[in-house]
Amino acid sequence: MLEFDIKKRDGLARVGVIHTPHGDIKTPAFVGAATRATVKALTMKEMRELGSQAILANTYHLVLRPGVDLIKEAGGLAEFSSWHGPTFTDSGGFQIFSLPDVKITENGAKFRSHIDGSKFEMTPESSMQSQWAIGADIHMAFDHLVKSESRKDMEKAMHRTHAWLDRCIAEHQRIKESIMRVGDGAGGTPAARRHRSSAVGGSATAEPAAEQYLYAVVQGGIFNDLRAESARYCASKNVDGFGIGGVFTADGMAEMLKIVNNILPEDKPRHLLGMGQEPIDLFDGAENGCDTFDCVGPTRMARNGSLYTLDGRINIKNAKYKHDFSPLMQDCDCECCKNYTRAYLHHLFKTDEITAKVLASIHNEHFVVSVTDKIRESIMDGTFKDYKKSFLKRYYN
RNA sequence: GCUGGAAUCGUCUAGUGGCAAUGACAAGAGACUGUAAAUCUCUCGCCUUCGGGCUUCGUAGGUUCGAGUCCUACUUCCAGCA
Repeated sequence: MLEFDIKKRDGLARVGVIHTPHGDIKTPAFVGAATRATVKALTMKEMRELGSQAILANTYHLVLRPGVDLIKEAGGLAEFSSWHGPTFTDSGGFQIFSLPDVKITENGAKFRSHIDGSKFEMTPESSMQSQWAIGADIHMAFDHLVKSESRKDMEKAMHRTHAWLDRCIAEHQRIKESIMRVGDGAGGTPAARRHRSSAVGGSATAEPAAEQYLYAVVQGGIFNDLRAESARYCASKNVDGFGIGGVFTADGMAEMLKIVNNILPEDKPRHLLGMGQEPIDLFDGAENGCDTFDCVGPTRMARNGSLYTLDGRINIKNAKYKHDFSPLMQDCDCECCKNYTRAYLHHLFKTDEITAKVLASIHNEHFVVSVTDKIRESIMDGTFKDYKKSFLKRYYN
């Protein structure tokens, strides 16, 4: 069972530590979205330096390229990417919902690769197998998302997600036992051992490959009674933690999380899937019992020139920043803000320099990571409510 | 000086009788939440009660119902010849 220590509680909010084979995650924590085993525009060194504690990669993308066997051969996601810290994988379920030609059956999802059109099928079992091959510390159950706001569709998808969860758990257990039986539990491939022994920080100990953990995913969309039903179902299962999925807007999110997290067992970590582009998501999420977050928003916005400041997001490409020689954000200790001006960033974006995206990504990722860090500290010292109020007031004017 | 050719939005460009005028870039702004995103959308002569109105294609005339498109002259630029 995944170890999760809770250090402090404040209502549903809590401060804790998730102990993964690749190191600890102090929660609440923002997890970097490393879809294709890289956080776009950033090196893992930069990710460490900006304070990131963990990354989340995507099974769908890694299955297509480079193939999960290659990642296994490299010694797993952390070693392959040179991250060497805690890792998550998303199941691939989210892509099912976003691809155009997808056939969902009870067995799984049939789809075509967005790269070359070749046919693929992903099932709860194959997603588990792929995630084990990728070797992240924490896996997500293969779930079914629907775009539709129809209750009937949502209910159907939720029940399918639950059925798939049972199969995920069974397959997860089967793989785990088979690894332990073969005695491969102490090291993985030679490449993996080699990397681990030379790894710097946190993860140098040889972690048993059999230590990989599974989160169930709560669905139910905008229907809070379905959310409650889904939470009860997931809570009844022998899993290591929970993902809360299918959230697409902050509207009603806090209330939904309150319902869900009051049902989920307190002693297991909860990951809010895909939310965190807006600072309020992090505050509402943490306040209502979520421990980790991941979101592509911060890095995507960074690449598109939309940058966080304590006074809200700004578009650095706007003409008004051409002569602005102040730092992007006062009181920010990221590499970007410590060394460069808005005018310089504006210039880099206008000339489409790669460095524009690098510096912007460093800042935006650091921003959400450090806001989440401060949320953790404020829960710890009992000042969360004040911090939330003053932050949001300033950020959203 | 002669002979050809060319002048269209900030730039390059389409356009050979029905045109406020094509495309690209530049410029201005917006979107982005488990990343098919280094992406996508909008604006880009002036005014507008968003129906439309007005003024435009080097300059000045002309032909025509109608001219960026045809004719004449001029101006400037390019190429070749002196």
